[in-house]
Amino acid sequence: MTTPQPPDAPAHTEYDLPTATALKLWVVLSRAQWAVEQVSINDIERHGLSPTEFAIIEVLFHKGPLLLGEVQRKVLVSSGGITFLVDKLAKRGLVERRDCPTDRRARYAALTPQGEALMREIFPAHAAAIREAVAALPTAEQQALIAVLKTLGKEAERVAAATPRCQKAVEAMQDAAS
Amino acid sequence: MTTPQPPDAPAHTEYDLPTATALKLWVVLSRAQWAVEQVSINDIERHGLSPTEFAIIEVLFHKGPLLLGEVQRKVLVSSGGITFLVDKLAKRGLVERRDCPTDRRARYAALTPQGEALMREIFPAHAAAIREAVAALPTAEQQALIAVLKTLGKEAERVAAATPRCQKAVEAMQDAAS
DNA sequence: CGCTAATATCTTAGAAGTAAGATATATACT
DNA sequence: AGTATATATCTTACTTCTAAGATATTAGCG
Repeated sequence: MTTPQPPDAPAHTEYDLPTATALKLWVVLSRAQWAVEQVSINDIERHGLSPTEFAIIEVLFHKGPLLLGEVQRKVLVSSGGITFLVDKLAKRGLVERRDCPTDRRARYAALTPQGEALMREIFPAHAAAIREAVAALPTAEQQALIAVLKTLGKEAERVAAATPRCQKAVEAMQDAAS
Repeated sequence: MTTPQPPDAPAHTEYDLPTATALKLWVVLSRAQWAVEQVSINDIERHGLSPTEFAIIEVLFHKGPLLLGEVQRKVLVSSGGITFLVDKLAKRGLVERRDCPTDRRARYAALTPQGEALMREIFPAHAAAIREAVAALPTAEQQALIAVLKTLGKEAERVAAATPRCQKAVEAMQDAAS
């Protein structure tokens, strides 16, 4: 009954134009983001920092002290992640926690003088690396792209938020097996 | 000597236009990619699959059986990661390994009939979710965006490849601290 | 005031992925 | 054939991050 499985059998699935375009856009968007991220990582890891650690000290560098929850939302990481990462940066002496005078639950993350000094030293080269990574487009086209991606991202965030995180479940599917 | 640290002190860093634009583009690109990814994840995890697991079965669904190394390059994961993920998918009965007749080092990953059936069942809804996520732009604009992002990504990949992964090192920086 | 709910961070267990090297096979050159 | 090198996958130990819930505090309401 089982046909003898030809060595490779792609042959499915053609999609209508809007669907095919959307799928392709998703792939290309991911690839482009990934490629720029590699450039960013290459620069960052020279300093022994992970991308997320760098994101934290960068946001503190540019915005000043922030509540941990604010940092969390900026760098898109879980609450446990923020605790872990700020701990690590604190051990290196780059970041410190400060109590919030008006809310004793809350705490600020802030760069130490060493953290400030480090960012002043390494950020210009980092910015140059990013500039080089996106240099395929002249600045004017980059600005146009920014506008388009903002539109895209905003709507996608709306759609994502509208779909409340479904219950993990459906382990029912985990039978097959071994 | 130390100025008494005003509660928040952003006040740095203005950059020239090309640099500021490149940095902003990097942020907006990441956010847009992230937002679409959330939509994708929301759909995928209803089926108890992680995004990477889904990426694997999707590529096998659309391309047919592939060598593990080929899958690895498509889904951008380490060799250890592929082994781990294909193991998990095999335990669920969605994917199987097949020996390569011409090279006994190599092995194929291929969808099982169950894996095929699952993808036929769930992929259309997934494609619809992606289409909705990027629906802020009409199809024609999406096609234009695809072209621009391809240009961007290609150059960024070139830049990334040109910067050979620097030695991790520079732990020299890990003194400060505790 | 006392109760309930919301908020902000931290803790814990474990999932998901990486890097480095081990193993096995293939390829090229002498 | 024999040796060195390259390739393809797998193993191991570890890093990074998440989810769920614990703890502490604040805020709203009767």
